Amino acid sequence: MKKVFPPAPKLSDVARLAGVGNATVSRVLNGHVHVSEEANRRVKQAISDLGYSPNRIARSLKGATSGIIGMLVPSISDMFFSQCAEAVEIVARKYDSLLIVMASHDDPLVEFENLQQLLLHQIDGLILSSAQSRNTKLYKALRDVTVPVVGLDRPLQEANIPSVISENFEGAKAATSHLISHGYDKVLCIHIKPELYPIQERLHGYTEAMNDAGLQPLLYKVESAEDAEMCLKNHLSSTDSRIAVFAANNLAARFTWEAVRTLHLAIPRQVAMVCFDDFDLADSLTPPMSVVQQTIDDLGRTAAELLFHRMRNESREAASAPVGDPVRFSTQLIIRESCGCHPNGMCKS
Amino acid sequence: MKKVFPPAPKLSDVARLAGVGNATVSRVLNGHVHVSEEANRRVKQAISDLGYSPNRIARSLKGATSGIIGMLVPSISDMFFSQCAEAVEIVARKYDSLLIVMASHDDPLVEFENLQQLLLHQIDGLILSSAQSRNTKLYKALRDVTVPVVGLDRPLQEANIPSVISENFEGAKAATSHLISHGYDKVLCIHIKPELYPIQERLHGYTEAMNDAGLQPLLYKVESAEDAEMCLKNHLSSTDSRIAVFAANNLAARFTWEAVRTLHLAIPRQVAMVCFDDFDLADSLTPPMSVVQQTIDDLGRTAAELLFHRMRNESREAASAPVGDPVRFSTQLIIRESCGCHPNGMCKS
DNA sequence: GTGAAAGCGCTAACAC
DNA sequence: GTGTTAGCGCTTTCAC
Repeated sequence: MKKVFPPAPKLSDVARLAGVGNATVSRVLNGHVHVSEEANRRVKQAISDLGYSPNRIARSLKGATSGIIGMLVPSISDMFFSQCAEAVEIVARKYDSLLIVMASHDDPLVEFENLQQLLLHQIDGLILSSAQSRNTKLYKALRDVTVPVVGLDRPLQEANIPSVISENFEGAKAATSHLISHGYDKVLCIHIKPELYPIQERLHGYTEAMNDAGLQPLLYKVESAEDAEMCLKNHLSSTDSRIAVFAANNLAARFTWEAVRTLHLAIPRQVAMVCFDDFDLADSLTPPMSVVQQTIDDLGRTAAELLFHRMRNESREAASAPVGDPVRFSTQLIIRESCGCHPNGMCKS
Repeated sequence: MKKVFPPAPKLSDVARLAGVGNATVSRVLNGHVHVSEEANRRVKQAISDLGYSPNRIARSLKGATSGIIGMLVPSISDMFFSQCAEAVEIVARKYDSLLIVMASHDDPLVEFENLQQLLLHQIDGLILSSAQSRNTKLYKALRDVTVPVVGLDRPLQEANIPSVISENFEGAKAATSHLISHGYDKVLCIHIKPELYPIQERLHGYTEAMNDAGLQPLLYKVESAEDAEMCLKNHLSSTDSRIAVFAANNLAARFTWEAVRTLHLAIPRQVAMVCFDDFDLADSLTPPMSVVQQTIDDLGRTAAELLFHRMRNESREAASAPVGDPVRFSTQLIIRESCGCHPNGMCKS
């Protein structure tokens, strides 16, 4: 006893009910060409009577748009990207589009395959946070992509695509300078994955701040809390047992935090720290963590708006026209207590 | 000087190059019917020569599968759901499917529209965490859905769909009992959104544990840290200044945590607590938070596997066949220190 | 301004 | 086994 579902009404049903031809229905649907008042009214009536909505699959087969945009990111569950995705989805919704998010899990091959998949599904546009800063295979594939692409957070350096990013350099520099202003002469930069564009920028920002202050940059790449522990231990064994740490991202901050606890060190008395990227419980820690905050929603939203803008104007632009500089969003240094500032927000520098 | 892209090779190109008919190519592509060795070989050769891959859009127009599954959740950026989505995406990938995730932002209307959208795109299946425990409009729409649907975390109570959930009841009961075993006679349950199925279950579990111990359940719905503060203040003003709190989810825990800090209370000395759902920095707090942990990946993965299983067997089952009980995953009580246990893992009860 | 008709790339009868 | 053919639901010339 299988249930039988009435087939969804199709365009021709609407045409018949409205007493017009298929083409006319299609015209009022897409609204580009001029249709007579009368026909327009009757078609709209028929559409609402039947509860008709166009089958997007059929529409896209004919070479029109699929109503789907793609988003290629390293990870879906990462807070940064899921927040971006949420912002992108809201914009997509506004433009009657659906969003397919795919995660590469930092595997260039997976990333490449995902791109192929999205292309086969005729996506209208793509937002890309590549797992790789340089991925030849991906570059080549990207050259054959006929739909607009917008880079997010991690611009592909040589691909000719517009992108939107945070001011990683400036944010890191400000954080480092803040730490320096507290009188530290040892400010470590603990980081992971220095091959990623945003991290690179932060390292540069840190380095410039140190150089400007006439201080020696102290860069440490870590991969675990143990690494961070080593790093802290080495620097605290000297006579000056008071150092500062700029953690270039959340994970580095977590490793540092764990190392500090393991070594029974006091924040900020012995180790002052600021980390890049705000996180949920930053101000519930003991002490609350000072951070560089990105406006993640803005990044996602802007990337999406830019993409839809390009999708609209696609035909009018040469696909290979040079794109401008990336859209940049400034970051904000949120002073809490881990940097050595007082709870009341005053800075003891 | 617009770049011209060579059109992607189509099925008929493959057929011509292989010297066979379209149908034969289609046959080897879908592999169901028997094709001669020779033809099979030549088609495969032609496919790889041309770098051909089938246009999924055209395929789905013909009523076959679209190669896309949908996922309807309240929020994309919520850690629980983004982690589920990641697990689902991995399974989808395994079955050569794409995943479209849509967020309702807790708006029933948005949820309904999202469902329509997904349906128009001919999704092959749907994973659903409804924003609503009872949503008549959604129910009705769901009855007309011809593709398999699997509920996740929040089963639709009256819709006849299989689902996978956590043992919220048991987890909450275990956490509450643990708190009781520490000798507290006042164990509050601080919660938000009691209308959601998982929260309901947790409240029931809490209540049963209290009843079993001959204690009075003390349920408090909060919407802010201030609410939680009020709640704590009221119970601490009595002579017994030692209470326990079971926070029914992360947000309730956060409110409670903030309230505790505002009131300058000590955890666990004055307020012992356990919260439902683990979170990133739970063990970096001071003191580390004891939690009930769900196996989120398992939930997502299993829901997806169940969905694909049903998609495979779709034709062989009556769409209206009664579905079995939900698949349930057990939770684990992670003892840290906020409940009053000692750092070494020993329980002082 | 509007309808008839030709496909978009693929699948699935249906003949052979 | 395999080729031929008729659509899937829509957009879009092209005549009228």
